[in-house]
Amino acid sequence: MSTAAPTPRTDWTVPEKPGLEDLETRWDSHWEEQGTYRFDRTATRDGVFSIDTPPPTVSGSLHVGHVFSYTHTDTIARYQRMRGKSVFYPMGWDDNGLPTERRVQNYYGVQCDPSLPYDPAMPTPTPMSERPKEEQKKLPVNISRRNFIELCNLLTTEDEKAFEQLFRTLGLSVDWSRTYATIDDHCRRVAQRAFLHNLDRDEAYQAEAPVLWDVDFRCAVAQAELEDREMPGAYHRIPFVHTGTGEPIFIETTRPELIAACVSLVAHPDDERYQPLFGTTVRSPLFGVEVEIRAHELADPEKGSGIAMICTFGDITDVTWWRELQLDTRPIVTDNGRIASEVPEWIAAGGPDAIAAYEKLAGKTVKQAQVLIVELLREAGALDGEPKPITHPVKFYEKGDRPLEILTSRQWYLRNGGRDLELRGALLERGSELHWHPGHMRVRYENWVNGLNGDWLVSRQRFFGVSFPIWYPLDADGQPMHDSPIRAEEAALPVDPATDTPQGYDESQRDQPGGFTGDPDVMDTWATSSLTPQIATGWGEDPDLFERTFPMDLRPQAHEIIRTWLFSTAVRSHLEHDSLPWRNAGISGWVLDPDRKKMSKSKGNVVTPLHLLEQYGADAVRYWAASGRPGTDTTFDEGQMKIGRRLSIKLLNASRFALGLGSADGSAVVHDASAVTEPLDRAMLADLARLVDDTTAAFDGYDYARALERTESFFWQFCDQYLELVKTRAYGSRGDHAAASAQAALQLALSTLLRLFAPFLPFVTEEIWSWWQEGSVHTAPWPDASELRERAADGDPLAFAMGAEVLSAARRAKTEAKRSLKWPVELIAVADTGARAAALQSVVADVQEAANAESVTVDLAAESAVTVTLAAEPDGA
RNA sequence: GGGCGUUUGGCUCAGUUGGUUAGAGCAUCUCCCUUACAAGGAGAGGGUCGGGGGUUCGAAUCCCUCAACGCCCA
Repeated sequence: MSTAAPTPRTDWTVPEKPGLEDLETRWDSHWEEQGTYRFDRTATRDGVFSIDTPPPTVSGSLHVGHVFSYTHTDTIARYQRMRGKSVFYPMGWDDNGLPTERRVQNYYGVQCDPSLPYDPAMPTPTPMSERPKEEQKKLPVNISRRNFIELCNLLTTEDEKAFEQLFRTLGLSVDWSRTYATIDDHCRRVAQRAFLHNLDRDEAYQAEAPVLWDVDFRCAVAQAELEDREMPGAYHRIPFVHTGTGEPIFIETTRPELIAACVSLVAHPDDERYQPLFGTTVRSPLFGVEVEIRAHELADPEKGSGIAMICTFGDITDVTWWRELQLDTRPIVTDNGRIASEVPEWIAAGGPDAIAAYEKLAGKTVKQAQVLIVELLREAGALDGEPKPITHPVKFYEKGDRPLEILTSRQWYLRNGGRDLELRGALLERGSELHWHPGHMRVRYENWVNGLNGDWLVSRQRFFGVSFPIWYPLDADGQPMHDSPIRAEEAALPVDPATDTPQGYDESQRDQPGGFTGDPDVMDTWATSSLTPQIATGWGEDPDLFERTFPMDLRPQAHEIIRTWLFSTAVRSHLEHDSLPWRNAGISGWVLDPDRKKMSKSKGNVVTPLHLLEQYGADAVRYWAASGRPGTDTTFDEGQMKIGRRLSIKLLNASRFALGLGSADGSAVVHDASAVTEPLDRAMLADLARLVDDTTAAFDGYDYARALERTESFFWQFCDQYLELVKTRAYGSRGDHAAASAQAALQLALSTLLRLFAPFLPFVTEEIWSWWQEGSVHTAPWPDASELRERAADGDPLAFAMGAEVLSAARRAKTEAKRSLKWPVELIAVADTGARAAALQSVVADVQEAANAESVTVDLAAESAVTVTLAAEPDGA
């Protein structure tokens, strides 16, 4: 592929009144017709640049945060395309998960019941909003999982159209023929296939273990989905009675309602107060259950009385103690967040009083139980003083409203290095193989991997999502045999074990003793999202495409999901392909509101982008976005959009000038680049060559913002200084030869600048390009500095700088004298050092004309000085 | 409590390996309707680079320390 500047047409015309109106619609449909951004799949891997686009969540609407980060990616995509790469730039939609599930439930008044069979003839329900009032009060209709997913597809398709339209208006150079949705069959097939491979390699396993449980969602929650929230609580000082001495041992707890679940007391091994008691026992108040006093380093002598009650389970430290001290399991909280209604055996053993006390708590929520038990303790004289209010961090599911409980249950896990130092080391190594932009983001990855304390919990007790492609045989009592799961055939994927029948069985055997039952859980949404590279590149389904695009070149994403999305994707690829999923990670910052707070739906400070695109135009909005440094949080600033718009208008006008020169009738005069003979023109081109070097290096380092800043800064110099200096000569004041030099340089410079701006301002650059060039600027070659240097020949950037400096001095003199800029100058006397004086001398004729000066003298001196003498009166005044 | 990042004129930001009077744009003020551009142009004023200490001939730029803010994790 040639990298020389494309040859202009010879029949160009320049619009009389160029404008920015309607560019988006016009060029978007043109690009679509021309297939400008189609992936060329004849390209081999080294000629491809592939992008693992983040699939936005399809619920609600896009906001400026999307516009911001997706623009960053697009500038890189456009740069790589101009560098001759076949850019693989698909778009995904994340319509998997709770938000979609809830929307479909409310919109259609339905509820998923996975036990129901699929009804292929089910009519689409009338949306709730279109139903009569009295009908809206009816209970939701239960439908099968497959029918439910079909409704999800139906509803999200509409949202996806709106998203695509907005992204098109923004000018993303996505190949819109390549989209995927995370609930579609393809994605579910990939997720299930990857899971089966993990299972075959023993990377996926099930275990009965304590899990953090959201009692409202009735669902297990993974480490990555946790957050701490500061919550009010109170320390309750409660005596346990020592079985030997009869003395009270005071513990302090924030969760007195769990006394019935107490399995031990614990103190620090070095704590002299309690050392004599280790190995002896106490009885719990109210229930009289005998528990042992144990020693463990995690007990904090400074906290409360220094001795703590271990329950199964009150918090995650209890889990550690329970595991390391091999304690009994005595759960009393059930999956709905209430105290179990049946009296547990260890309580029943305590006699009628214990049973009576427990029965008062049974069936209550933990919150109600706490109030009750405080009363009971007080009545029994087992509460020392009043509870002391404190504020402490409590674990929540990030989308949940009530504190998490800890329950034991059977779940699927995926190995991620959380319990395996060797795997952890390998994943850390992957992190250092990856090129991070900016580099310091790697540390977040490393911190996360080093802080893992368990494998990845991937099963969720939800209805909607990708099912595990697994059934279990039932024994003669109808109990599932979890140790011998029946895996689905790969060719049959995707499957829904709730309605599909495993091979070797008949549907009539479902849930019958000796028959089979489907795994009831679905996968964590990250289990699908972590496979976006495999989904996009056709892993396992289109080996030819996979070969050309994987591992991908770039994963663009935001920094707060390094621990989730980026890490989990690295895990899946490491396990499946023994490689990184991509070579580069481009991490975008956030958009902050003017108070420097992150824009988020929950804060209500979100700005939607549609009106911005209408008001300022896509190029201007992109200009603002591309000004945000990689990885840096950026303040939302409409002022930047105004500047972007001004820049676009300036481009139109400067182009109109440059291309309108040289002929009276407006038709084109194409100059051979060898026509560039004047020192000023050569100096400008030499300067431009440096700019091309700079911006190319910046883009190669994924620093689009730097590339934009450099280009913009050059462009304003170009307009304010160069155009003014050559204007009269370009019109022909010093003959055809000198004019041709200017015109040729202007054409080459404009061609170069349009291509440098194209990744940022795709619409206005394409518009101008279409005036005088063949094809699209977006598939034109990226500018070549060596070509410019060749044309610049002996050009010295200093000559351009000197010309600009002296012209500025003349302008300053006129402005300070309150004269117009065309006011004549009698004399400009310049004194300067050797090299600077010589550089100026070479362009002195251009300076003289631009300043409208009678004469310009250049003398050698040790110090620079410019003296401007204005004419007394303008000619003809 | 740990990690990462940020702190430059009224506002939003540049400042690449330490080096000439710290740069833009917006805003402010002054001037100019000059045939690419009045949704424009030319110019001016305004900061000593969060505080303190150190290294150096020389630091916004390197080191130490403190502070504020943001994010992530305990």
